[in-house]
Amino acid sequence: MTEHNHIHHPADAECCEQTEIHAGLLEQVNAGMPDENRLYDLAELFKVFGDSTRIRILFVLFEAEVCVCDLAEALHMNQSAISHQLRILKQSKLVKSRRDGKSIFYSLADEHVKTIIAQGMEHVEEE
Amino acid sequence: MTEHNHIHHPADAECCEQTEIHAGLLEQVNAGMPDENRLYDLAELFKVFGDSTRIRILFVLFEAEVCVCDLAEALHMNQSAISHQLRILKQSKLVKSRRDGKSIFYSLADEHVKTIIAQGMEHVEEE
DNA sequence: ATTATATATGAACATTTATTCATATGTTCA
DNA sequence: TGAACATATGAATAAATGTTCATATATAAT
Repeated sequence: MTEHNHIHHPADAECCEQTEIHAGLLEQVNAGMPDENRLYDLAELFKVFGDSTRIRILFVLFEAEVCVCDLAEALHMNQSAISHQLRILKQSKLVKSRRDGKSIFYSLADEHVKTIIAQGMEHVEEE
Repeated sequence: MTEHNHIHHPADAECCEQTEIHAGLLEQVNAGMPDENRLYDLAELFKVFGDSTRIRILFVLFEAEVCVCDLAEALHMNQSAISHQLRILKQSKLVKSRRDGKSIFYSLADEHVKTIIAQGMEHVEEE
């Protein structure tokens, strides 16, 4: 319990110098760590959720499939801003689109969107 | 099915002019939309996940409670950068800390962290 | 064909953000 | 008390990001 679990290896000078060294821990950490590309993709995904305009777009899409101009109106933003954000949402496969005449209708791409937002909400709402 | 669910209301000119207007949809959308502060907090939370350094820190903390210098070493980054990111993680209550002598040990604050990252991973890994 | 409508996109600008450097704070040990 | 160590923090800088404006593309209607 006073065991500090330092992953420090002896030959390194720039880390703290406590004596408790867990030889296996660094390997354990590296084993559980996804590769660089996965980490990058994961961060990119959450970055998409990290903007309130995009979050609001997703909340609209929870209710219905809507076209761009409806989103612009619902969120009181201009068409171009919405369109740019929709592109980002689509690139990360959170949203899909279909054309119907002049309009293009957007909807949620899968259920992860709801789950992720729901979990985030739980965290934000607790305490 | 060719019903377009437009939330357009008639007195507005800057939206598309299709005739199918769902009077109730705009209200429905507004009803399901969290208030502005919640949306802001939610976006702020996901913003925290939206950086690969912080994601990597969290993955280390999945394995063990570690001190700052260990994180710096494990991630091959300098102490200051890690410390700045830990502050952000702590402010959003994803991480907690305790002092033990000269060192400060960080660990995950709750289970939402794992759930959220797991869901994100699922999304990123599918297809 | 021409015009109008709906959406997409490139460039520009302002803002935010991550990292580094220097230094401050706080703890331990001699 | 003073030196050494671990961490935190403010300022500066470079890079990334969201919105706007102007304009391009694509469909529909006359």
